[in-house]
Amino acid sequence: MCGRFTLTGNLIWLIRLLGLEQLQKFAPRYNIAPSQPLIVFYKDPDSGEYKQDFQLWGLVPSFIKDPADVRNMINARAETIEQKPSFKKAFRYRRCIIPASGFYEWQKSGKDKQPWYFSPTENEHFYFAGLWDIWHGPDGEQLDTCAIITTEANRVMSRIHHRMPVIIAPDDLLTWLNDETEPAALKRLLRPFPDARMKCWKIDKLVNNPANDRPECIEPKGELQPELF
DNA sequence: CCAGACGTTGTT
DNA sequence: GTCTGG
DNA sequence: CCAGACGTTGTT
DNA sequence: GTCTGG
Repeated sequence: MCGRFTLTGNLIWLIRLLGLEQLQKFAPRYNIAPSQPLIVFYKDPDSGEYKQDFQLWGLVPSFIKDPADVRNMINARAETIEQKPSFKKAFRYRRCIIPASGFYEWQKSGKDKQPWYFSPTENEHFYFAGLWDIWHGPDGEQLDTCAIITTEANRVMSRIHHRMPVIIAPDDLLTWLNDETEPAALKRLLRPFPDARMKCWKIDKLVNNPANDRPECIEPKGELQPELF
């Protein structure tokens, strides 16, 4: 699963890829949690232009009556994304990219939960595959929300947790965002990220509390790479 | 036909 | 145990 | 995802 | 809105 991540550095590479103007600076984030605003990129269905936006993490489908009924849709399973009413249309028409410097996963053993940090080896950022929607309230309120797609863990990650976020390779980003891409081709992108392109290490439980949004969250504390078998 | 759900994770 | 908030 | 609350009445 | 269950 993916329920917490980081975003630091700058997104100039992605911005250039999408032909966007230089965007405003954002403060580095070391502990982005569900319900918080995320930076997302998508192809605006109206203008056909790529767009950068902020959306709250936790997708609220447009047809929901009361958002309070459906909190916590922070992830969408890749395997069933085309069947679930909450994600079906979004998968077809409202896909997005959510950049991250790295993400956290917790390894359970008995009562203990040990956090690990995962980051890219070859690029500055991961690009999560996401879905978004807009919910309109009866009094004109609007909620722009999104979810991160998950898939089975790759080999390295499977020592820690059996699910992982879908990460789109840089070469596939435009295919993922393009509204002309066939569903079958989109589906093929929803696979585990290659082991060799990510690294990980144990970190302090400081990260557990979302209020601790600081660089210490990603400092190595113990093992680099989990034991494989 | 209408009513009611619409999600993931993990754990048992 | 279960829900809410971040 | 984890942390932290989990309640009411009335008064300030 | 759309699907499932009764």
